[in-house]
Amino acid sequence: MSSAPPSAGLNPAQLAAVHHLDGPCLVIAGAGSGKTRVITTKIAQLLVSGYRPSQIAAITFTNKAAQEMRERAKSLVGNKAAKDLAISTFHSLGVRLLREEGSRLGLKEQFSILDSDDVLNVLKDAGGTVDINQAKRWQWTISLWKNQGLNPTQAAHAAKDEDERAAAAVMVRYQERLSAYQAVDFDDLITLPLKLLTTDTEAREKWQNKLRYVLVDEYQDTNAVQYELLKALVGERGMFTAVGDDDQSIYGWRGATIENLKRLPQDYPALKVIPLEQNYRSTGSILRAANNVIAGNPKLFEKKLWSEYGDGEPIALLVADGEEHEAERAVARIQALRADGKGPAFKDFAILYRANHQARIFEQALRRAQIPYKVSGGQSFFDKAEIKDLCGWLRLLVNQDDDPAFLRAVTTPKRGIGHQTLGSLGKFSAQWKCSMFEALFSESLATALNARAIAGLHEFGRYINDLQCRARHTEGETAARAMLMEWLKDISYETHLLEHEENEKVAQARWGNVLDFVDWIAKRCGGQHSEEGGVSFTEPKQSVLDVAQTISIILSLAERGEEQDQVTLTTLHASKGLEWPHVVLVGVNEGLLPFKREDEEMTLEALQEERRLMYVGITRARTTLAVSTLRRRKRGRDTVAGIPSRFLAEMKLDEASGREDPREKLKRLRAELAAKADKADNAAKPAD
DNA sequence: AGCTTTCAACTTTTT
DNA sequence: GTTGAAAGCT
Repeated sequence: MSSAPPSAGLNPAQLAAVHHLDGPCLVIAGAGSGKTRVITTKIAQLLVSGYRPSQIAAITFTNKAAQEMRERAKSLVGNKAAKDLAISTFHSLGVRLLREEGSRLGLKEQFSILDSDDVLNVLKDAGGTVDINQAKRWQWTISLWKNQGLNPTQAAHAAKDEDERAAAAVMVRYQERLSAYQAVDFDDLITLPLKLLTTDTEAREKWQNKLRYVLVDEYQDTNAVQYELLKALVGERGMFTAVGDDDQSIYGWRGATIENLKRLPQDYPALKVIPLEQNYRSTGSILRAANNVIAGNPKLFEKKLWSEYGDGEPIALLVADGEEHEAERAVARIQALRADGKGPAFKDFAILYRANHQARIFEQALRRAQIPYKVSGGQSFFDKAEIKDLCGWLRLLVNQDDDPAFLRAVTTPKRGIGHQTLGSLGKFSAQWKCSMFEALFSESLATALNARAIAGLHEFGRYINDLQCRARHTEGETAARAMLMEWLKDISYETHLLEHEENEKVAQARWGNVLDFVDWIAKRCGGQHSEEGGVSFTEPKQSVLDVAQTISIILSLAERGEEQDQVTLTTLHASKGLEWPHVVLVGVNEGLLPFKREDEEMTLEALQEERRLMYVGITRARTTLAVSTLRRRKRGRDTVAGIPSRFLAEMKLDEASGREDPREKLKRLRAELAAKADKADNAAKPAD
C-alpha cells in the first residue's frame, strides 16, 4: 500500500467534508457530486485519525446501499478493517441494538420480526375484520404515526376523523398483541431502540461509547423517529456526518421530513455545512435544465450544480400523439442513438416514468422492437421461502443436473431422504464427476448406499422424470393449472406448510402465495392476446416446461447478480441514486408529473415534491436526455387533451443551448432535424 | 337480498 | 388490465 492519503484526488469541498472530523457535519450533496466517495473516504480518514473500525457506524436506507458502501469501503481500507465497520441500514442497526439490549425493554432475545404480510394478519385479528383493504389502511396510518414517534395514546389524540379514531383504537390492541407474541414490526426497529436510549442511561452511555462516529447517507429521507435515534446515538458530542440533498427529498409521503434538515443547524449550533456543487455526471445542458427546474422551489441551502464538461447535446423534447406513439418514439430514439457511431449498449438507456402502470406500453413497444429490457422493482415475490421451494422443483425439471435445485426439491417436503443418504450420494457423484441426479440411477450406486435408501431415491427420480414429461406436454392455462395443482397434491405441499409453520395463519398466507404462483405460471402457459399498435396478435401457447425454463433463467441471472445488456424501465422514485448515459423521461404532462388526483387539489408541498421528482429524473442522465410529453392522453376509457407539464417550461429548453449565434443555431438545428429524420427512417425499417 | 353487470378510476416503496 | 363501487337484475 502506498502512503498517499485516502483523500487524494478530491475537490476542495469534498476535502473539507472529509477532514472536518471534530464536530457535527452536514454535507449537502448535489446529484452526481461524488457523495458515496466522500462517505467512504471519510471512513478511511477516521481510521487514520485513530478510530477503530467497530466505532464507526455508517447508516443507509436500503440493504443494497449498505452492501455497495461496504464494497466501496473494502477497496479503500482493506478487507480486515471493512469487516468490523458498522455499515448497515437504520433497521438492521435497530435489530442489533434490540438483540443485545431488548431484555431491558422486556423483550426476549429471540423476538421475531414481522414482515408486512404478518402485520396485516395481526391487524385483521386485532381489528376483527377480514377486509384486507381496511387492514391495509390501518397498517398505513399506524405506520405513519409510529414514524412520527406517536404511541397509541398520542395517536388517539392526533386522530382527525372517524377512520383515524378507529385506526387508533386498533393500534392499541395491535401493540398489545405484538408484545404478547414477543414480536416487533419494522417501525419498532427504530422506535424501540430510541425508547431504550432515551429511557435507559446505562444503555445510552454504552452505545454512545461503542459507536463513536456516525455517518448517515440519504439524510433527507430520514423521518422524525430516525432523527431522534440519530440524536440519541451521537449524544452531546455530536460526532456525526449527515449526507443528503434537500432537492432530492421525494419520500415525504412515507414520513420522511426535510424538517430534519432544517432542525440540524438549530440543534447543533457547531454544525458545519458543506455543499458539494461540482457534478461529475452530466453535461452542461442537463445540469442547466435541472437547476432551472429546482429554482422554482424555496431553497433550504443555497447550491448550484456545475460541471467541467461541456454543454453536450441539447435536451430533446418529444411531443407524442398518445401513449403508443410516445412508446414508439422512445424506442426509435434508442435505436437511432445506437445506430450512431460506436453505439451505446442497451444497458446505457433508461426510460423513466411517474407511475408503474406506465411501464406496460413501453414493454410492448420494446418487445416488438426485440429490445431486451428489465422493469425495476417487484420480483421480491421470488424471495419468499415457499416460492423458492417450488422454484427448486421447476429448476430441476428444466435442468436435472442442477444440484442445488435437486437438494432443495428432494428435501422439501421431507420424504425420508436425509443428510446421510444425500451426503453419500454427493460423494458418489463427485467421484464419478456427474450430477447428483445422474448418480441416482447409476448401477454402481449400490456400493455406496443401502438398498432402502436407493429405493427412495429411485422413486424420487422416477417422479421427477414423470413430472418433467407431464410439464413438457401440458399447454394452456386451464390444463397447466390442473397439472400444477396435481403436482402440489402429489408432494403434499400444503400439508408441509401447515406442519412447518407454528402459526396457522402464516401457513395460510404462504399457501396463498403458492396459489398465486400457480396462477402466474398458468397464465403464461395460455396464449396471451394483445392489441399492439392496432395489430392484434397472439403469443403462442407455452408448455409448463417452457415457462419453468423462463423462470430458471430469470432466477439464475438474478442469483449471479449479473447485469445483462437491457434497457431499464423504472419509476422516478426507484431511479434515485442511479444514472444512465441516455435517459428518456416520459409522460411529462400536467396531472401525471406533477401528479394530481382527479378530485383533489394539489397542495404547494405536494407540487414541490413533484418538482424534486422531476429534478431527480433530469439528473439521472449523463450525456443525453429526452423529455416526452403527450398531446392527447388516456384517462380511463376516454382520451383527453394532454397539457404539457409546467416543469417543461421551467426547464427553459430554448435558453439551454447557450449563447450561440441565432443564425448558426437555426442552421445546426435544421441539420440535426434532417439527420434525425434519416436515422428514424433507417431505424424504423428493420423494426417493421 | 344477493347476484351480475357496468363504469370509472388508477402514485410513489423500504425495512 | 385490474379492481372496487354502484347500479341493475332475478
